[in-house]
Amino acid sequence: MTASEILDRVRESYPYIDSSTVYRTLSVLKKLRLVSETDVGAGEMIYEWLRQDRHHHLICRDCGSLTKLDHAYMASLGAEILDDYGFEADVDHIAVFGRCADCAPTSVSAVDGISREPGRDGRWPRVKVEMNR
Amino acid sequence: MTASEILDRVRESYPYIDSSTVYRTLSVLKKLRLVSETDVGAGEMIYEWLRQDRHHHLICRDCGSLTKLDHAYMASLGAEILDDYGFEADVDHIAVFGRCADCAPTSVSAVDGISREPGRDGRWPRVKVEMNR
DNA sequence: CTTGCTTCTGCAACCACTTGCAATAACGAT
DNA sequence: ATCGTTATTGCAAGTGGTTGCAGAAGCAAG
Repeated sequence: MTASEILDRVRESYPYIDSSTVYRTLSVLKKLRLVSETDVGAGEMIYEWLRQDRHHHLICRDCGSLTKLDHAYMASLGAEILDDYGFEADVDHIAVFGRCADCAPTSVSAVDGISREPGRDGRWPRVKVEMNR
Repeated sequence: MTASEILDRVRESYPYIDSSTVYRTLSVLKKLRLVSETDVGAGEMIYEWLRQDRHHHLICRDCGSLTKLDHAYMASLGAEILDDYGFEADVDHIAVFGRCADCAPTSVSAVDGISREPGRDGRWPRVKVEMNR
């Protein structure tokens, strides 16, 4: 859940609680690795209790779809990094951005929806990049 | 470099440029995957031109040390995800947080610096968690 | 209970970044 | 050049999150 959702819930019992107290408490819980903080690109961070069944998310940058990613992928990445670097990676809950199977490009000439060659008339089509997010 | 560093540099030539223009331009460059945006936990995001020699960073949560991680690790993770999920992961520049070899715990009974059993006197030692960051 | 110390909290200010809006600039077609 | 459309910009306000500070609360020792 988001910090504002947590604040709403806490205020049901403690109406005068300040948002900074919630953020400070969350930062302690993060540090103790009892909760994970994940940026899913929604503006607000997502906080989650770290249970045994760890998982991650694949988020499509085109359609926004969210797919669960098995922890095994991250666990083996973490194991490799530990072997080679002696670095103990905290891979608790990761959001991997990219493009899902449904949104994958079908034509090589239009990767990203941007042509790699000029049109029949010899001119380059105008490129449109959405500004938001 | 950070957005504010970019703003400073741009203002040498265009003194009236607004920070929102810089952020908007960066968001387009991100979307076109010409620059990467990485959170290294320093308050500000780090922006980098995406060159051929891609790399990632291991950041120690205890001492803050920064180690370069070869792109091969992320590339093979991305390949696995593509095979199994059909999901094309954008692994351009990732910051992996964790604990470096130097800061790794030496005693099993004091992982995270927090005792897992009470002291000789039967009491639990007080746990101190730094609030900052 | 009182004292002294530490921790926690609310408040207000602040920071990095985003967004809505109106004015301007750029562009294509005529 | 001029018109109409689209894109870009600066400004100001807003959002999510952090921080400094001073007062309040908690707690152990006397």
